[in-house]
Amino acid sequence: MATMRDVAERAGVSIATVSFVVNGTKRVTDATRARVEDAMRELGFRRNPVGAALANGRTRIIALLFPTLERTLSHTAVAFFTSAARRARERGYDLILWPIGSDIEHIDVLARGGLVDGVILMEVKLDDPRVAALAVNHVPFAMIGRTADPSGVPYVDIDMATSAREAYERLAALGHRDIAYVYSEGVQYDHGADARSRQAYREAAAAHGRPATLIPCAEHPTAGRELGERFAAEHPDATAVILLNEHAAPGLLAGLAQAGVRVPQDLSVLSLGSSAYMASMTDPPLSYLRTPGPELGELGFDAVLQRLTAPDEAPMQALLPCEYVPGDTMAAPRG
Amino acid sequence: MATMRDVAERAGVSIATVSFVVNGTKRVTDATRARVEDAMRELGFRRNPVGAALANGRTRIIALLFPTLERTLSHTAVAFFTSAARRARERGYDLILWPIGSDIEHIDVLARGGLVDGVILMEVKLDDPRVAALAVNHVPFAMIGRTADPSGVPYVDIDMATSAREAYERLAALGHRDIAYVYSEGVQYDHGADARSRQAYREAAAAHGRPATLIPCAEHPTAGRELGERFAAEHPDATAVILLNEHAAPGLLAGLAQAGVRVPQDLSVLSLGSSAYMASMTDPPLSYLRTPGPELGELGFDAVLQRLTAPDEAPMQALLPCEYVPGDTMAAPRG
DNA sequence: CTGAAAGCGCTTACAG
DNA sequence: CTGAAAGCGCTTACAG
Repeated sequence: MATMRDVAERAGVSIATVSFVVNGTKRVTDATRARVEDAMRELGFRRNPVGAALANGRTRIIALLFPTLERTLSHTAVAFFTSAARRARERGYDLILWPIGSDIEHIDVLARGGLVDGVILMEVKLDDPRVAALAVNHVPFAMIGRTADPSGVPYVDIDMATSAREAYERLAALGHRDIAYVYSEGVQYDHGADARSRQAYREAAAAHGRPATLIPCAEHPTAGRELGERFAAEHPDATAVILLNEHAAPGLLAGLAQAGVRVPQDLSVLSLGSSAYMASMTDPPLSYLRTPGPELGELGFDAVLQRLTAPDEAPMQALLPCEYVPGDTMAAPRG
Repeated sequence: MATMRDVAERAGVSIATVSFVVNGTKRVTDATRARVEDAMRELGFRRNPVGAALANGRTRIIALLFPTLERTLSHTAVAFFTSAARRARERGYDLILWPIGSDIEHIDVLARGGLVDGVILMEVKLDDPRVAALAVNHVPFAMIGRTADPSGVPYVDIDMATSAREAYERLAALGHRDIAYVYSEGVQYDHGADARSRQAYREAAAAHGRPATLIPCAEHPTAGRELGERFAAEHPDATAVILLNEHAAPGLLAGLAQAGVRVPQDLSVLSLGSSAYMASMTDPPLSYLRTPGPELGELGFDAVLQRLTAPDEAPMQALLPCEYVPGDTMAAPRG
């Protein structure tokens, strides 16, 4: 483990000069640079990022916080991470996934200690204690999602209210009058996306003078299957379902088929916030409102990066729509 | 951002004493400890892990390397990570997911620089350059998976050869004679688990005096669906399929149904290396050989930890079997 | 039981 | 263009 001192000695220069060469941070004559580079190669030198971090307070590492231990990481959620990681790489940063939940103590040891330059929060709640903790400690961060009042805080989020309304209106336009809503059981009530779309569903139903039918379902295909099998018995009037639980989707359709409910002839299903991958997991393939996962991942990274490079600019605040992708699970209600 | 120096001043002690209190690393009188703890509380002190890491060479962070940018992170793969993270937490460590592939340069900057204490490799190839790079640099690591010759290197792996053989034998015992094998297209040919099970399939077929039928399929439900739809036409003799591509499974069954192939009456399907979650995504639910994901995640962490705490002990080398879980996709061949 | 001091591997004004 | 030196925030023998 050669250090800069070793390289400096071998090259006959000061360690400052080695640092300049390594980081390209100051002009160095070609001859000197060549000597230093030879020495580095001969010794197999690699800069120790911990030393660098302590000296200049930067690691070029951004952490994405996702509570994997509390919430299942869906394929769609993985897309956020992957696209953010790709963008980070393009910008010369590293993105890591840190599986911590709301353990604030833990969070700011990591973040404020300088191990990472910034943080991206996922699974943001309406009232999220992590936001205050990070802000107080001056840790640069951005949210993918947003709190109830995100003023002044950088975020990129899905416009769930609009999307939920769109889902309702699309089904209503086909002639559906009894539209139920299946959500993820076990998701905290104040989970941002969940709460907002539930609320929008309620309002849309009210606007149409219809009751709201909220049906919980665990985030697992087996739970979906069970729901599908008993659905017709429990909700005989419903002709359409808005689904905000992609883990349950394949099971739900299988269970419905099992119980003799034909999709879409007897029941339309519209998945709210899904991806091509998950939508094509079901039979028939789902009609869905596509989560702009890759876009949000990239923007999320850009949003933290902006905090680092241009802290005086107004924070990025972006709300992206879901895009409707037709599948084979929507039709007009029967006669 | 109060430092230890600040705390020491306020408490009227030396920073050494503060360090002893923070880390519980030396006996301190109750009175002194109380003064230090008060000062820490008043100043909102948190130990800076970068300073600590530079001084003692440890961060209590382990990185799991998974090439998310090159390979889709399946739900089953996420289970490895989650269980390793949970175990890490139990042991007072943090586990992070670092999405880097075979970029060796990158790897040892991170690992050897002391940012992390150790590394867990996933997606190990038969001849994997990362192994040599880490070994040369004395980075403690363990593999989940293994190279062609893993002697002396710590690993935990699935016994894919035995599992693939078991898959074949189970189908053969039901009376199947034409058993095809569907693998993940795009997975490098020397991916350990993939190569080993493919080879075992070939050998099992040969032992039964039957030809080997290897069918590639991309890791996506849509690819599975297309394969399902054309399967009967292209492989009219096959009465059973061993599947090592869980992304394609739901689509494959949907495509088969679409083409009028009944599972399991016309075709048996046995998924090799899957989880309850993925198996219940399909209709009907898959029969499968269960990947011991949670077990491997935990053991993988233990294997690196052992390198840190007992470097002189023989490295852990464990091979875990898959367990057969009956579903609804296996039956005797018709006629 | 507690403290003074060296050191971990870098970066970065400040001189020259 | 290059170097000497202070400093980033800790830990840890070594004394006392």
